Amino acid sequence: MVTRAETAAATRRALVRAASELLDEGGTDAVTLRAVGARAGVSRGAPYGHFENKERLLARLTVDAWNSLADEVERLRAVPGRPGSRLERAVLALVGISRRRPHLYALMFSTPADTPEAAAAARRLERAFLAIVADVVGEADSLRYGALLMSSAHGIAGLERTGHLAEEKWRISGDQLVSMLIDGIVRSGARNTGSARGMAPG
Amino acid sequence: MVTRAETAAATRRALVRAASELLDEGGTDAVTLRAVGARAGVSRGAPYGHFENKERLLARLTVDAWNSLADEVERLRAVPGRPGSRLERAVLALVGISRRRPHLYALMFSTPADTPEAAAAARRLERAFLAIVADVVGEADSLRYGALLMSSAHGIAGLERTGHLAEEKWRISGDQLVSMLIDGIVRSGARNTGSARGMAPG
DNA sequence: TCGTTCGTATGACAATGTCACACGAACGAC
DNA sequence: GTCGTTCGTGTGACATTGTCATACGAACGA
Repeated sequence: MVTRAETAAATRRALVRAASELLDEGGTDAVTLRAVGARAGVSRGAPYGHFENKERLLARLTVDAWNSLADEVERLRAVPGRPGSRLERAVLALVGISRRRPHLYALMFSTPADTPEAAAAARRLERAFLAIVADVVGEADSLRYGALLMSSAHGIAGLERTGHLAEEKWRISGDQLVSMLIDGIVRSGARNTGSARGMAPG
Repeated sequence: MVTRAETAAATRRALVRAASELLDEGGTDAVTLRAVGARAGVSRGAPYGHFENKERLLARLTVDAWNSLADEVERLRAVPGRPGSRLERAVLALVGISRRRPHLYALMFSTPADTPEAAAAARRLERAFLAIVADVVGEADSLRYGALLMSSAHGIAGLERTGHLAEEKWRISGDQLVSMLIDGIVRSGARNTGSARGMAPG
């Protein structure tokens, strides 16, 4: 027995899946509503029954990606080990999705989190990440170091993705850059515990 | 007297200028060959007499931007003052162009420097930037710190541009993040002069 | 002076996002 | 069980855009 709601939900899932695959395979240009419909087994106009327009469909992909990344970072919080190594893994998680799914990553950060759903997903990730940062530098400085690490991770991911961080040229890998940052922060945090105030105050 | 070569060169300049303006005003979507031609006072097909296709026209914009940024950083090298403050200004120059011309910046870093001209322009910027970095951390570590600062600057610029680094949320500005980085590097460089090896070795 | 060259204008075409409209089956009320 | 309704879907149509083929026309060189 197939209710109408069930088939509609299945179609919607198929559309999202098709768009996700097409994005990974050929970038944003390859995500055509006609191609999405074809891969999902429906016509070119069917997506408009589920998404206001193409932009909304792509926004759905980014929200899912934000949430999936938030899941990953939240799980990381429970991993045993030194806080510094957890933090390093969290930063590498951000860089990792850019490596595994570059087109999706570019899409995630090509636009502000303009829908409430996207904002909530982004907040989830930020909160999970900040908790891991706080375990290293303390609550008071978690925002500053969190912003710094997120920015750097984003930059490393971006430059890697476009080949501007080629290791032959800079003699250093993205992973090593992350290590530099983490070690510098851990060390500065260890130098003046108590106030937990490394580097320069704003 | 207007020779044919002169008018052609003028048209080409007008096309580049029109494309640049349209990019700043409305982003990549607004850069339509028809709109470019109209603003330049020629027809929609005229650009094909000067550029292989739309992509090449946009590539011209990015090469000019890379070179202009390289000029700026090269000039910075001669500014008197402490090396650390010069370095900070150089990093802020990278972030600055993203603030002044966000669409152009996004375009610059949306693609690898695939033409020889683009690669040369990018190399100019990197070389100028590395010289300023070397004045602070020494020649031996300039590559690692240069890569780190460029990545971080790129990330700050990117997150700022898409609103993901909103100051109300993170309680810190992009400029302050740059300060944190510079101060941390200057301080770690001062801590162990001689080997000039701050933070963790790769 | 005359044929050539080359920048430009125009027509045309395919691809794409989007809307209006029509069909048809699942659905709910009786 | 019947019937009008709802809603997901398919299809035709249109504007926009990148791109190419072709034609025109003025500057150029012999």
